[in-house]
Amino acid sequence: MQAPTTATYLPHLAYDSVVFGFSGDQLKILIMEYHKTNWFALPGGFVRRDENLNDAARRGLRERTGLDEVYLEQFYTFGDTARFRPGVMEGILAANDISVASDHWLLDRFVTVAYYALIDYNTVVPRPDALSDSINWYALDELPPLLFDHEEIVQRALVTLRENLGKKLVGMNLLPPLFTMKELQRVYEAILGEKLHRSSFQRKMLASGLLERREKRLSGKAHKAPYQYRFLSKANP
Amino acid sequence: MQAPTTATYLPHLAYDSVVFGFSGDQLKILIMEYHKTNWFALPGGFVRRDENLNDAARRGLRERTGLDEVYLEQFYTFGDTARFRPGVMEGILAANDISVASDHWLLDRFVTVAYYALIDYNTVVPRPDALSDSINWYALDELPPLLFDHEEIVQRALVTLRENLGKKLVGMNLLPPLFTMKELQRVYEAILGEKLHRSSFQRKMLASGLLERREKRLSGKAHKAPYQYRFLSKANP
DNA sequence: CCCCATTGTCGCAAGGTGAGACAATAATAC
DNA sequence: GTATTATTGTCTCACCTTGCGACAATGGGG
Repeated sequence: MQAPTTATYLPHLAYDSVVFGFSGDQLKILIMEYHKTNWFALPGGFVRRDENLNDAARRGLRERTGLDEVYLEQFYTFGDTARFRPGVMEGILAANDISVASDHWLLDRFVTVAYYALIDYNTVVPRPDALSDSINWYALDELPPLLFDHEEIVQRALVTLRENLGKKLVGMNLLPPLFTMKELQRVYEAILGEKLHRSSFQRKMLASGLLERREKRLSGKAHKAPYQYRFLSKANP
Repeated sequence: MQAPTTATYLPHLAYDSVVFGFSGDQLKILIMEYHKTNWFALPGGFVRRDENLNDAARRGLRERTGLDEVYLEQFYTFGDTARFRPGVMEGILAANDISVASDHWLLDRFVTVAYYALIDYNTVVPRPDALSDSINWYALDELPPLLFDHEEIVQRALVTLRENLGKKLVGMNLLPPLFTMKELQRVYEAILGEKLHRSSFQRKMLASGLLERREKRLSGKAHKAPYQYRFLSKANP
């Protein structure tokens, strides 16, 4: 296999994405496993020379998930020299039969711009890329050890998500188009890591003016059927 | 003069700082003027190969202001290809009698990590660097036209500052060690761009628990002398 | 010595939030 | 067909915060 060249990509610069999904009352993220190394990391990539930084992150997300119109937001750029671990990248390349010179740009220091995305878990079919065996969902408290500083990146993504949850009411981007109030509350509880009070939550959400109430559903549960809601303006940041 | 080389710096990567100060009831920022070009821009610089990204921004701030222990926070990374304007950097270099090849890294695309700083206006003695004639304070509504996308960077810095103002009560970093409640209110009003109610503001600030009240001052004003306050924990983000 | 602008504080009304209570209801059990 | 049960939509109450105005205190100017 051929190593990417600096004719196509900007050297020293990368992006990494923390892709959040919601399933089984838990917040999960996409983690990829590098070929034959048993090493796990956030999905990321490089920036083409003729490509906007934000477009690069969006392209990477599309390649990995098939999704395009998603909530995607840049939140921090990690640039410590301690991120630099030449042995790791060397191992990844070696496992894929890519040989590079010892002064190759891939083995040099990288600054990475981190993004987080919110997507509807059910619509994603994760697709491994050329270097990875798999890309799978992991609950936040069951992550495998991650390469580089990716665990710190995940933590900071979660902090940012919590802050934006109150500010922009972004929680809905993790749900399918139609959902119940209880499902929405579960999303909020998963993100914040704490139980919320049912009636206060319902009151607040309705007051936000961002929900449109639909007809009742009659799904086979043995109790009063809840309303279903839809979001007005599933827009981007 | 000698152009910086990629042996020392990472190519394609820069930082820019929006340095806020408060004077005359106005929010101001530091703008530098490039030598002999009449071009204005945010103070910024490059990242050394052996230097943490955040340390680079801090170093630049120290070189320009002489200050070290300041509130400095990264807020966004600008990476559009449209930022790239080879003619501008060429002009700056030419004005300083630096000649470079047409494929020199300084003339290529740059991604810039933007920071904002909050400093005590009175303690700063702005110092121009090798490429700049001057570095001066400008009120936000009296900025000269800025190079590249620096006006957008300023706007976004202001938005971030406003958001953090409520979240972290950072306003105090713009004041000298001792200040009155009225001065603090003026800072908040300048940042938010709106009048605040005196008694509510005072109550909120006192309730935050971050202020220590000192003895009265008797400065020669013809009215009741106000208390002075000091901040507990002028810490960094 | 009186005046006046400013300051510190208090009180009230309006609005938001936590917490519990109550009736409504859809499927299941009988 | 009727009772049961879990869940849902809504209401109420207490509490806290916030906007807004009022009031007394006070330090220098005239």
